[in-house]
Amino acid sequence: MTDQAFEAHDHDACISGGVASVEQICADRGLQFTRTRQRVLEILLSEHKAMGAYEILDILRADGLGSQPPVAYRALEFLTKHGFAHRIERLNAFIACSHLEDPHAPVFLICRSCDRVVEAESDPSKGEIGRAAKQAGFVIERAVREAEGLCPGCSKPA
Amino acid sequence: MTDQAFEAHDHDACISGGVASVEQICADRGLQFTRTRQRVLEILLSEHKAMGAYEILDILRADGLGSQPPVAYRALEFLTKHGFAHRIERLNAFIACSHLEDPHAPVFLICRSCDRVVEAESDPSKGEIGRAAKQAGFVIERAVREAEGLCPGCSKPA
DNA sequence: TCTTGCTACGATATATCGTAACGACTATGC
DNA sequence: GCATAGTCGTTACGATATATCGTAGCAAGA
Repeated sequence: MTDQAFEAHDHDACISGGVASVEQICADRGLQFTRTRQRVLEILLSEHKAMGAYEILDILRADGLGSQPPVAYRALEFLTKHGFAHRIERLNAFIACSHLEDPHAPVFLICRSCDRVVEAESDPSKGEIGRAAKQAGFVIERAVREAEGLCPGCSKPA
Repeated sequence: MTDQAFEAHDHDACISGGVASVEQICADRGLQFTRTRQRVLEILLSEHKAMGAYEILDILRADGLGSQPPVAYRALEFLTKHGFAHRIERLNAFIACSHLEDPHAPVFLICRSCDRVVEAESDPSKGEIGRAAKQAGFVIERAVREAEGLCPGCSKPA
């Protein structure tokens, strides 16, 4: 259910695999995976933490790919709209998706100590939010579920 | 489990009752329920929707209670820290608590049409977030659970 | 009385996050 | 080719949030 970002793993594969998968999906769906969009995805994939739009923009600027906020926000909008990245509301920041396979309803675990973020999956229509909504006659269109705390590594005594 | 904000109710009682309850709790706990803090709570209670800090600040300014951002943010920090109000991450905005009774883990239902927000309750250690966290060995300190969609009134055909 | 510590308040300045609007370029389908 | 959708680059601005410094009031204790 969760991926392994809190544990050791082949991180280069995260990046190359992620980019290749998205490239393929875009080709299948007739989406334009432009240079800027690809670069933003790479930037997001380069860390298992959420990055602010301006932090991303700084890197784009260094790469000569655009230096004004709308450049970053447009690429992020594309990526989030198509499920290749997610916005972390709690942090006003973005992270690459780690469950590209299917339409999904992510749950995020945010470590306040090392800043790493893990994406887990589960159906929001079940569970507490769904129950609360049903009781109130509320139709859910989007659910934000983000937990903040300590990851296994950071909660261990030093 | 949910309160009645999506339905008709005696709204004056929401305000006066809310202020009185918080006043009592502050007295019990030795907290200073100052004029600005009380006014901000009243402002939040005056609507069942989330309000931005600057919207609140505009009202404070009109009341002669302070006109600079920190005035509003400090009052909001007090109210949220002690559980008298909550921050809605999805909206970068704040709402009065409607479950003052006990320590709690709120779930919010946000109507994108009429902007009303309802606070429901449930234990985050159970359910999907808790399950995901347990599986990852993650220690939850705070959980954000916000659903966006349509309330009963707004989802009915016109 | 004087000092100390604490909490709250006021004000300035700045950091951070996000979008509206416009004109130019480019990919794609006809 | 040509029309049109989509994309890009830039300017300007709006919205949200915090850092920092200084002050006022109050209570405890020397």
